[in-house]
Amino acid sequence: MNKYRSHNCNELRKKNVGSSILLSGWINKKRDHGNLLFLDLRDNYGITQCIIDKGNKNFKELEKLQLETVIKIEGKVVDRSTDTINKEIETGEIEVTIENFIVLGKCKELPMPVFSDQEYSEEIRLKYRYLDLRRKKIHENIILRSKVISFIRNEMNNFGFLEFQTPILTSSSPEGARDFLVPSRLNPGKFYALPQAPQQFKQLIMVSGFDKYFQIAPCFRDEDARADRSPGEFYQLDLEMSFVEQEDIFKVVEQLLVNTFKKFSKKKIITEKFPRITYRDALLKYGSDKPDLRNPLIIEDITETFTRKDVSFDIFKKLVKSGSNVRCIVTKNTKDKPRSFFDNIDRWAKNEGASGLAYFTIENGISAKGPVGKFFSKESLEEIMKKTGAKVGDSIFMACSKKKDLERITSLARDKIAKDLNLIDDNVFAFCWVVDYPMFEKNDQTNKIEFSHNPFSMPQGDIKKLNFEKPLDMLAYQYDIVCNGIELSSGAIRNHIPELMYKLFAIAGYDKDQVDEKFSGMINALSYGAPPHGGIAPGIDRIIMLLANEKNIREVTMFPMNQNAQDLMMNAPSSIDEKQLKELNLTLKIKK
RNA sequence: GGGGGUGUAGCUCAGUUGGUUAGAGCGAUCGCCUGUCACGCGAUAGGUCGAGGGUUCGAGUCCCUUCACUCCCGCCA
Repeated sequence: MNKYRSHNCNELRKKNVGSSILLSGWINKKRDHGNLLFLDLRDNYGITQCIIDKGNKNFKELEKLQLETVIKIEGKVVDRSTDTINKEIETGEIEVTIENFIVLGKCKELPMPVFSDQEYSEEIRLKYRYLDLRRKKIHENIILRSKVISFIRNEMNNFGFLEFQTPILTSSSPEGARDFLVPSRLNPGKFYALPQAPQQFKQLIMVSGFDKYFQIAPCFRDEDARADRSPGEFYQLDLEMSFVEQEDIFKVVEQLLVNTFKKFSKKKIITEKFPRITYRDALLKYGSDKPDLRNPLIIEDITETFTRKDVSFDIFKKLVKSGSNVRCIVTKNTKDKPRSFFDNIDRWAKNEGASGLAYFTIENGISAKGPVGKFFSKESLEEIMKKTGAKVGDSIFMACSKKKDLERITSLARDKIAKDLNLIDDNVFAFCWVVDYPMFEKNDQTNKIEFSHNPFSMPQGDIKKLNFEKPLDMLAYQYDIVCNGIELSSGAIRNHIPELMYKLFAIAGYDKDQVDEKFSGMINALSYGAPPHGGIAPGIDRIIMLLANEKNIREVTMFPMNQNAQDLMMNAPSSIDEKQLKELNLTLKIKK
């Protein structure tokens, strides 16, 4: 028999009554009655109530032990009388009378209580992460994470994918995020970069003829953190397939995600075949390329109406003349909402930096009630109703601005209004594909044309007939998955044709030599017989967040860094010895 | 780089209009308690009010600077 335990702390039941057992674990809680002591022993699996009274020679010593001390107990399983059964724990029908015990791991006074529902500052949680991780909620989140990853691995194997590792020390690439760099000792003055994603490697795996690849891949990007974005590192389910079209990727990923979300959450998936929304439509109808489809509100463009003579809303009309658009959100049957409901939203919009949201409610006989209602004729209202599907009793919120700004404010307003009207069902998952991303976009500041997403994406249409004169009209086989307004992954069918790649890079301002230099491995490989291929990379951390119903990525990450990319437990990053710097041929020049 | 929030005992927090000796719960220590499961009761210890400067007869409270944590913008396959 194992010298530490015969059972774990979630194992003993009525059928064990009478047997002598060994349990090991942490002292979760003591209830000391002076001559009788209840002690909850906890391990990864659960809690068992143990009991000792002053008749036992160990009583005094045990009574004094700190919570979170690790002990081993020798004892006997006994029945609990009906009125003392604890239905909250699975071992609640029995308890263990302690006959003997030893301390396996002493515990100092705790910097934070482990057994408590209190919330603690991130700082203390991260510094003592090993204590924090003992707590129920986060302990379960991390176990969930393990199970989800294991399930996904298994599914991918069943789908016929092969798992490969790709290098962690690789080369810096010019596109995308800031790289983490590692100085090379053997190559003075040169640096490795940690991969932002195994993008080029997975394509090279396809060129190597492996057909279907996946990896639970660590990705490193030196960018600032957000609640849903770890600084430094995160994980993707990276996958790539050869001889596929967009549809083939969609099929695999939809099946994988549906299986995973069904297995690990009780929430309903609204549409198991994910609806597809073009990038253009997403920006128009939702104001965002990551629409939350749980929210039924739709944004409509009603700019036309503001060119009518019988509309006298001059502020908007003037703006429209100078190139602004008007977009609106219709709320159904809100005629009886109090004035404060409307004013709140208007005030909120002004707070968000918009000029406010104009609104009116459509009344019987087709007239508009509200501060700006008088500016609209019956006919103009009928036009708006036809365009937006609004009915009598509905209200219309309008914003007028230049396109980018308008998308931003209408998107925020869509969220805000839905929240105020309680329209979002929190018990569902609403997935969608966002498709038809533009290949290029114009940088507002520099006025230069840049790749809008991945430079290795394949443009849509007949390759021979592509119009390189109008790059901004070019669409790519580039797609994102969005769930409940959270961007889960993005992927693309790749461009496997070197000549085409040179042309596209030329549009983004890279000449052939630059492409050859920066992407030598890739471009070379593609010229030795490359299969058409494509893939995608769902974010593991965000999938777990959705499944665990957490808003912060640190709640599903075992040892996260704080917002300033510091590990408070391990003291990383840290200074290094002069000797190490010397070996790496580095000198420090720190700005003050 | 910019904006918001927070910072008071080991932990979670309260602290009124600027006014006497800065409080509570949990935890710790000590004592009492044989059926609790957030056990109960009593006592004790524990404070650079994040730091620095200023205004004031007087600052936890007002002002300035600064630091830490966090949320957001920028940034981000």
